Amino acid sequence: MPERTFSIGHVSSATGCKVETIRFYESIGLLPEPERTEGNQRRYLAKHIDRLRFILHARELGLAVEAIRQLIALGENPAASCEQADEIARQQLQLVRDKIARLTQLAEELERIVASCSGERIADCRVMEVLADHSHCDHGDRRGNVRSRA
Amino acid sequence: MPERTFSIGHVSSATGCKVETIRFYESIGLLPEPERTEGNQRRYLAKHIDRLRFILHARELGLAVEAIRQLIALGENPAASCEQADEIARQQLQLVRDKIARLTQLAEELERIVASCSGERIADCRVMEVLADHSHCDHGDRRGNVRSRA
DNA sequence: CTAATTCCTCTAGTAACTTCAGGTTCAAGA
DNA sequence: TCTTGAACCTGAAGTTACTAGAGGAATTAG
Repeated sequence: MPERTFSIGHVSSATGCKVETIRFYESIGLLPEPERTEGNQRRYLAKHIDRLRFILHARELGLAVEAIRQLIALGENPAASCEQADEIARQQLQLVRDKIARLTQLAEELERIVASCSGERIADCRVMEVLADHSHCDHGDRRGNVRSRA
Repeated sequence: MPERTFSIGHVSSATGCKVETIRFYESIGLLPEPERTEGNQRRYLAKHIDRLRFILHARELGLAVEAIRQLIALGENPAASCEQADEIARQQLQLVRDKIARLTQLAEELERIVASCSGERIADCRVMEVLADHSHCDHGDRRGNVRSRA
């Protein structure tokens, strides 16, 4: 008997992933191309839904698409070493920890800025003053670019 | 006597901001258009460098370009209320705190994943298993989209 | 059978830049 | 003064991970 199939809309509501995003994941090769109906509409199998859930969860954990791609490649090869998958997770963990450390510093600096507001007019406002001069900061690292985003 | 001027390269090395980024900030209206030489090259004044430093510092703090634009508009009007600038800083602080909270959860989950690795082959690897199934998580929130990025 | 819903492709837009191609100007040394 | 080579110019396209919209075709409920 033929396996049960699902429309893209069904997959969407089953996973909480938008229809457009499902098509997008297919377009960048994270999801395999499903069969189509005679009228050219996608019909998914249960395995596609599993794969999509994997992707969504990994994204939620902050893994980049590229990392997920590697993980999927590993998964396709059940005899592959587990170490590589573990390594990817470890790298992510490090990235997340770094972000937390950075954001914690930023929060502290913003707290100081907010606390220092006392003036009435902009001209007396410490917020503007502190923003205008990096040297007011504790951590005086003057890095090259500003890519230090959260 | 005419004020001292600086080439874009000079401004770049004085601030640590890439030349292209300086031009980009001008194109989106964060930096005013400087005078030009006869040969069409930009010549900046000290005030431009101050403005750029303000922008860079605010970006480092995680402020969106739009927020910086508002701050600059406030700054152009020295009689404006300080409260608005303070409010922008407060909003940023809240955003940063939210991000930290979210990332802390992610870090915990990744720690569990990494700690659970024991298999030798992918087929036995807990990393893949846990990634594949969201229900392994403590916080079982199954949100609609995956925009929960750092 | 028809109308409403869902689906299709393709293009463009988002943030905040970076990179590239192809050409021009400037400044310093010979 | 001339000549290089570094620095500069513009405009377009690339980056990440999607989202949104146009315009049209397929499916499905009644």
